[in-house]
Amino acid sequence: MSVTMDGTKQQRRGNTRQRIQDVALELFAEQGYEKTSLREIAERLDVTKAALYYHFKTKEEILVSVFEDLTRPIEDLIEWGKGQPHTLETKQEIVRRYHQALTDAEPLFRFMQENQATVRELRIGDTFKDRMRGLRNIIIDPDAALTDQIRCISALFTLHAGMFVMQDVEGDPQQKREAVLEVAVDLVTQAHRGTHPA
Amino acid sequence: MSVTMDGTKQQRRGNTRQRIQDVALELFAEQGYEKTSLREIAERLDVTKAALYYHFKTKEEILVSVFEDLTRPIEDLIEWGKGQPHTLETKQEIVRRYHQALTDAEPLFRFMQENQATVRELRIGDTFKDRMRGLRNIIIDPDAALTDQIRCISALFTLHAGMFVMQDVEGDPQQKREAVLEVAVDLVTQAHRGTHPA
Amino acid sequence: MSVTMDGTKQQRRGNTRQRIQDVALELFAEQGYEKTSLREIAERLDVTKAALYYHFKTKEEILVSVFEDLTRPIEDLIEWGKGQPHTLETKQEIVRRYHQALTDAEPLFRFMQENQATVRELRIGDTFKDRMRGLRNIIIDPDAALTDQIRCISALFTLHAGMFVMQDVEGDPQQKREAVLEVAVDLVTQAHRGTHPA
Amino acid sequence: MSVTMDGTKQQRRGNTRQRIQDVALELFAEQGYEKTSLREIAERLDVTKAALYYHFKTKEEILVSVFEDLTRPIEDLIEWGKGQPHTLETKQEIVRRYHQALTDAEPLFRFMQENQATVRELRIGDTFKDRMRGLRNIIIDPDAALTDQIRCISALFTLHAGMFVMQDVEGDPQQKREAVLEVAVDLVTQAHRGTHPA
DNA sequence: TATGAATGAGCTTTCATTCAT
DNA sequence: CATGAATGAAAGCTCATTCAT
Repeated sequence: MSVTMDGTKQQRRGNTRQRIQDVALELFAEQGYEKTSLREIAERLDVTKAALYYHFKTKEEILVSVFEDLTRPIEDLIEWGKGQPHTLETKQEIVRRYHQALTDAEPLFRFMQENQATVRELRIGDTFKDRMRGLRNIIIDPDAALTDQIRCISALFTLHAGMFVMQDVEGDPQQKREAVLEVAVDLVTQAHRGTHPA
Repeated sequence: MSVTMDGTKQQRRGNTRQRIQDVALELFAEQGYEKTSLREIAERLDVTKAALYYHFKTKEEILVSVFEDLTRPIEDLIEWGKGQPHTLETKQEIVRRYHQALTDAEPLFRFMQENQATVRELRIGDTFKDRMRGLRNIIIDPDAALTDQIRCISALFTLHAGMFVMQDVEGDPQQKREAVLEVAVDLVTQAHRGTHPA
Repeated sequence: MSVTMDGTKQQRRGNTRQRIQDVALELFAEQGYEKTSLREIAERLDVTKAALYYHFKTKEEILVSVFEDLTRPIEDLIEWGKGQPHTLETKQEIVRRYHQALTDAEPLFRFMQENQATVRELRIGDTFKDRMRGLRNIIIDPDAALTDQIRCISALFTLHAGMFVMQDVEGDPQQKREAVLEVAVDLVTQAHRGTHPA
Repeated sequence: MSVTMDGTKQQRRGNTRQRIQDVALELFAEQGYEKTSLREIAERLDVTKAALYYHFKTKEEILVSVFEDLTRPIEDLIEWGKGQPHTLETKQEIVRRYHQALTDAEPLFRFMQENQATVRELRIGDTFKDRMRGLRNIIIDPDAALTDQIRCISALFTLHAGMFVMQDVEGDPQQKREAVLEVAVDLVTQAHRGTHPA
């Protein structure tokens, strides 16, 4: 059991499940899924491996639960987008909100980005692919030129990459985030204008 | 051991090293680095695990050797770019040649893309980061607006993503590749024009 | 928790102990003792593992209690047999009643038959061995020929085996049971006649 | 590595596979399959658990290999029996030879007898059942009375039981074995005579 | 009369690696 | 140029059991 500096046992009141999710995500994002062992997670939490299995049936289930909890906003976003007319404004709003969603759950998406091979084999892989397809269907016009379709995909990828790769570009993080968003919005706008000339 | 239909052992004429690299890359790209075991590689080649160790000191070294062999063109490209004036034409040429290099070594770059977490911890991680930085230094003007810098990075990412993610966009592969290139070139061009108005 | 169709909790009126025994025996007989986990038993009953420990001190104790409850008739039978003269009629009656006892507690005896290695290490192992010895002492004449002693043991084993192995012999179950009994009685009779010629 | 009393390392010349089989069978027979861990087997042999996995793919495979090696004679016996006319002499010979086969591979059959629940779930379960059926088909006349059919099955069971249960019957082991065989032969003979009256 | 939360010991299995031959 | 045989470390997972509530 966890012992604080004054020697008393830490109360855990039933937040252990949440703590497992937090630590797991942190380690998964830091080292990758396969390189993170349950032993490591347990040690950080000062519980035994078996305790993890009280709360989750498998290692994969820990990840799935984190994924489901943190990607609900994106699910909602897609639902919202489906109900809107596919105007330029909608598309821009999608990009903006998606950018926000990525920012809010940054560690998870860094993990997804950096562990694609792993994710692909896991249960969340398909779910995620479906989501991305859903997003694309909203911002891409099916009869747009190939280049314009790619501009839209590129916009999404710019948002993704923006989260992590830009780390070694100099500049204020907040400003960088805004610039990333601007470029993405611009790409979607170009694509829309290409297909629907004024 | 591999036995042909007439019962004789297959000739391998000292190309085993090459065959190991080929199979390893194939499996790494398909399943990820950690999920690919040396046993698996050895079995596919019909040799023992120990044989792998005759040709390579460690598992990581197999990957390193593949990486070094296949990314030499990119190293050369950067060397070439450094010696050129940073004109729009140079930048466009860099994007074009980089696109070609990615296409030529597709499996390796798919692997790099999908196993970033793993690659980061490995020896090739730093090398790769350096290369990317090298490329960026050529196509990015240091005094460009933040958005234009990001457009350049986005161009590179579009090329990367273009290789793999576009798979489930419909269209002729060759055409798609060209469209991807066009978008990337366009991004770099926009960035350049933004910084050097006619 | 178990919830009936009208949403009320199932009444269990303090029969949980009995239900544990029932389910445990069922699973032990079906899958073996070691392969049956307390989790499994608890899940089937829709209680927690800890609940099992309220009613029984250990896993072994569950088995012991089942064994004791279900083998009392056999204990009584031996007691009765000991008080009888060791005539042919007594022996035949023992065989008949033992057969009946086995039939009445079939799952338990199938379990005993199929998990001898486990039972041997458990507390009930010795008890059971003692019982068998008790039975043998009644139907075997100590000065009988070795073959006749074996015929008696064989009679008991025929009864045991009859319960389970005969499953894949075709025929009406009831008839098969009677035939098994007949063969066992016959063996004991032969043994008796061999030792006490008319 | 194994160290002898004079401190020299023991040569193992490639008999390790055999030694694994021997020790495994010994422990399986002594304690049961599930209660015998690979750690235990490895320790007795003074090798690591991983060494076991060099020679066998799984724990079950160790058992399977032992089973296959040791029951070949019985397979042969059945093959032989199938080719013979189903006379009384053949049946008696089958019983005799089966008795011999059981004696030769006693530990394996004690294991099978005492771990039926386990064996049933394992790959060898079906194989064994098939063998027993094969044997029965030879010694049982399909148009025999139910009791006579049971006598034949009882004969086989007497042989099985004879191996292990008779341990606590007093008498010279060799003599006991012969008596067991006699009873079994007698049962088959009675069954035959019941169906084919002189 | 039970549950929620956890533990410690152990399991089977896999892996990268080594080395004498 | 390669194999056969093995190792040490670790992994994911399960189990019987405990105990405060």
